[in-house]
Amino acid sequence: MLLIDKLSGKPVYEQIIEGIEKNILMGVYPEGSVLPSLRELSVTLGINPNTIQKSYAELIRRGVIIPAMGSGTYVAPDAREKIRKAAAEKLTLLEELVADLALADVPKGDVLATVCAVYARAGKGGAPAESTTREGGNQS
Amino acid sequence: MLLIDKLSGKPVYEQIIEGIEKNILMGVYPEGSVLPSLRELSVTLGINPNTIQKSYAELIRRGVIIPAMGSGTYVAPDAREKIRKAAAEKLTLLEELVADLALADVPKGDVLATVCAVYARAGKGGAPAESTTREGGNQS
DNA sequence: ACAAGTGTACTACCTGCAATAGTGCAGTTG
DNA sequence: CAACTGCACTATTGCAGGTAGTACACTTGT
Repeated sequence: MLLIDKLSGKPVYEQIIEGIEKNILMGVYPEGSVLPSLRELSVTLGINPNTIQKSYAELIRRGVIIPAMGSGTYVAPDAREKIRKAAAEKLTLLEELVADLALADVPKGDVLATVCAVYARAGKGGAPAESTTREGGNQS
Repeated sequence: MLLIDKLSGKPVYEQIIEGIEKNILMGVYPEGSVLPSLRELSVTLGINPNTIQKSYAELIRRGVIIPAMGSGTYVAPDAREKIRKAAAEKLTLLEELVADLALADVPKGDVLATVCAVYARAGKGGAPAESTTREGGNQS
């Protein structure tokens, strides 16, 4: 999929990074599968190949995807695991945001309700499932 | 106070905006009081007057502070109210952030715990207090 | 062996934003 | 009237995001 909004103010290369990570988490790009090539994605999204490459480079640095010269770029076998670990560190961002809300007297109940609503929508009740860890484990 | 970190990557003028709003909410700059003048703040923070002015201009646009030619710039009588309303719209940001966390299988419990911890630290249990609305209501 | 497709690595350039620097004007206050 | 205030404008610097184009090394399939 990967929808890019050039007018969002958010850098395109960041949108691509997040989009790919999201797709990996959702199973659109299973672990071990090949990602679209730089040039292919560039054409699909109507974006310069260099911008795509910048996104890929960052994901490679994070160990989420693995490049193979001449062959393509693959989703790392432990991609989900790495993305999850990184996401857990986002709790710091959450703290800052909530601190702002608290200072502005946004009722605690409103915040909790919002959180619950989102989790309900996402269909993830509480403990992280142990059944989501394997479903695309086939390399070439 | 107003602490500015030029190395944080965050634009200085935004830091000033947030800092002033925070000070207004905390009562450092009571509603109706005079803010430091452009030139004074510029010297205090060691920042160009134009940058300060940019921050003030944005706060004026939001109706949080009110300029008076030759006299100074004052905190609007309903400044807290306006800041709170704007903050309430940050719940959208919260939704997006939490959606990310949920997608990455961060346990709902962790998120809720973080929220509660922040609110406990801020000392704001639940309903917004009615005692915080008046403490500096004196104009010249 | 070859062609096509892949990732990689450059350089150059354009654009917009943040910030600085400096000047001048208009209004209020004492 | 002098000193202070906010306001407005121009010019310049530096940086980040993004585009454009080229060249190279490698793998794969025929």
